Amino acid sequence: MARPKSDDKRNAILAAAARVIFKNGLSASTALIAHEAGVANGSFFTYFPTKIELFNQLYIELKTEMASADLDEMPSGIANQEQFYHIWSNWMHWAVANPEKRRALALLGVSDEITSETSMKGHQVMAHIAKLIEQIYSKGPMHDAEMVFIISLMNSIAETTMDFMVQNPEKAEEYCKVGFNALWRMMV
Amino acid sequence: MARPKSDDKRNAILAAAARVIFKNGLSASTALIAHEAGVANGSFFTYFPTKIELFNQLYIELKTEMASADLDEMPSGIANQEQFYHIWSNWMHWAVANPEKRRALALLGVSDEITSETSMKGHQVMAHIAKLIEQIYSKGPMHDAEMVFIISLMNSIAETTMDFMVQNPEKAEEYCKVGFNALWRMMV
Amino acid sequence: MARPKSDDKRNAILAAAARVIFKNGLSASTALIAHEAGVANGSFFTYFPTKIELFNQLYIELKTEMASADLDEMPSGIANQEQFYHIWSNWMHWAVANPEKRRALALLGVSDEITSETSMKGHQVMAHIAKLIEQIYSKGPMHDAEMVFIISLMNSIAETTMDFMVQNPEKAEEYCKVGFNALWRMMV
Amino acid sequence: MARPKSDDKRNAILAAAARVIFKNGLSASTALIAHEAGVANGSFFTYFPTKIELFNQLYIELKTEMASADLDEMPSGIANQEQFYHIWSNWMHWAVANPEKRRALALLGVSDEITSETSMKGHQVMAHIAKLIEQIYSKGPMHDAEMVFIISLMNSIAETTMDFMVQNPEKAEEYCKVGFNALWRMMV
DNA sequence: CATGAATGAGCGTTCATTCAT
DNA sequence: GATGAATGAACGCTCATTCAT
Repeated sequence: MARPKSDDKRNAILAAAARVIFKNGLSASTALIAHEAGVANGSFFTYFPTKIELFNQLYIELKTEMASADLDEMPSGIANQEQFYHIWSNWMHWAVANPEKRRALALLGVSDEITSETSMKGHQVMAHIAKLIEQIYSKGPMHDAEMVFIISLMNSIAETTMDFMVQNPEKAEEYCKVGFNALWRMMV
Repeated sequence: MARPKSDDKRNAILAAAARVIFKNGLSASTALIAHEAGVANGSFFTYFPTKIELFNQLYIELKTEMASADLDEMPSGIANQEQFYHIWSNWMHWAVANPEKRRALALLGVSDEITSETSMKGHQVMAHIAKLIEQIYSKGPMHDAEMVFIISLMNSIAETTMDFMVQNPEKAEEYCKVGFNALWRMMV
Repeated sequence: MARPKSDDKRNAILAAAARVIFKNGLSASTALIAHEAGVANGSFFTYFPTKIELFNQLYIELKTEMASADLDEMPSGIANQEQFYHIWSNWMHWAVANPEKRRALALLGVSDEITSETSMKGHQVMAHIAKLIEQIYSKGPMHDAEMVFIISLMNSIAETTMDFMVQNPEKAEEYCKVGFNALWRMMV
Repeated sequence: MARPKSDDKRNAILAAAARVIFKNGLSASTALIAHEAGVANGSFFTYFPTKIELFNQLYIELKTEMASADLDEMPSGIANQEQFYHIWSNWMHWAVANPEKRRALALLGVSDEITSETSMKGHQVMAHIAKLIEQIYSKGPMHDAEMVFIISLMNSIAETTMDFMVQNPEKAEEYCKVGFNALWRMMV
């Protein structure tokens, strides 16, 4: 095969998209994304058949990256609360360290161009967190509520916490803890 | 001229905008909004200098309406928790009764075309709730946290709760209560 | 109504289209047509919702013009053959005098972007000729053949005759007559 | 290199082009033609320097094929009229048997991408018919007209007849005869 | 030579905004 | 003030052609 499709280029486009979406929102043009990625206008469509496809793939990519960042250096043999805090902290710090990715993810999450299939894949990569949450809340006051609802509440608290951490980095650690405690109190 | 002749027309455009945004998202064209409002294409710009201005004014309008719905039939002489639940319930039910307005508000809220000034005005109209919240949380475990952070957490929980109520109307009451209890546990 | 849609502009676009199609074929861009018509890019779409619509309307316009040219200075009380020759001659000379329109018409005629509805309208404007033809061939050797087939044969002979007249103007009259006689012999 | 290695591939591309043009018109993309031919995108240009060149070569190829089909099973020692009808009939039936090729040929014939040189070559392959025609018409009423004009008239009648035969196969024989008789009457 | 990714000009159409009526 | 035609920049996407592998 002559000149195989390059993963580097695909990744460059995805990364460029996150950066450009950060600055311009989802209305960022494909031409701008291509330019930012250092490829020609038309090459965008060698890697993604439509702009919407790019959005969906980017969503999954970012969600996956975020989810895997959660597990970094996970210690074993610790209590649920500590385990969960470790994950939470990783999650929050990934967002602070990657503000463009986080904003892109947030915008994509509410966009109506993300298909339900993509949404579902997005949930799947958070399965390990979901498991943990289940153990935690099932013994607490919300044990009758639906799992999805709980997860969504957690997500919204997480998003808000991230926003404050990003906006005010020197208080980041404080927000991180306060957000976590709020969430914990909510569940147990 | 701070407010052109016909308030009727201005309101018609605002209402039309909410409806059209509900269906088509923020990319709805000014022409479509004008048409839906029953006015001419160009009249849009008699009432709003730019599309972005419309967005900002609509945001405030909707936020104000939502905030004032909270106080409906507020009984006096009741405990904080009951008072707060009354407000919460009004708030949630306004969303369920006005799904287009709620969706428009949600889309505008995350859009980057809402200025920070508008955002701040949006917070101000919730001042009465803020007061109440302050009394509640200041004695609880979050008493050291910043007020804005608490309010934002509350907002995000509220948004999530609304979404579930709108999507699944026959379980609306349940979500309403579960959401409230979660919030309450978080704060006290 | 403020600034009514101008027939002049519509006609300018149609005329420009014929000219540009003459030079560039049906792949002529809407931008070029608009430019040639002296209007802005986007104004094209004020007058024609799509390029295909323009094609269809232009087809009818040209066909109608051609058909009405046929009847110019039609003498009365003359024999069928003379009457028919008069029409034929008008037809041929309209083509010679309007080479761009004729070429545009020819290209549109074989394009698959002309709807069957448009085609039918195109036939209707030639109804007076059809009538005459019917009288002529119904007594001759082709009386059993279908009318549409006869008309199509006539058209194809006409097109060929025109082509030669346009290409070689000083022999135009000769081609005109030879073509007519060929057609006449075919039918009677 | 006048003819690159594989004639098979060249022919596959030509055949694919006819098929694809039949379905999509002359705007069919080179990529689609290549795909239909079972070769790679870029290989198209190993065999044809430009799309226009392909069009011209395809035109000649098809015209030649059609012309040679005319002589199939030509009986000897028969009268001019019978001989000519035999050719005519072969010609018409080739079109009915090869509708894609016929349509492609028709589209190419009116396209402005066929050079005059190609057109001339196209005429040359019909030389044997031309010879026959000459004998026929030179004694009839059109003896003064130019040969090319006669040939073109014949062609246009042939095209029309084919179209009706293709469109309405169960009446094909009838059209074939009526068309022939019309042509014959025209010439003798 | 075969392959298919890379390129960038070009297309039809949309739309916020302006302006003649 | 109200109207809706006029404007032209911009967009997502296609495609003939080139070129690295």
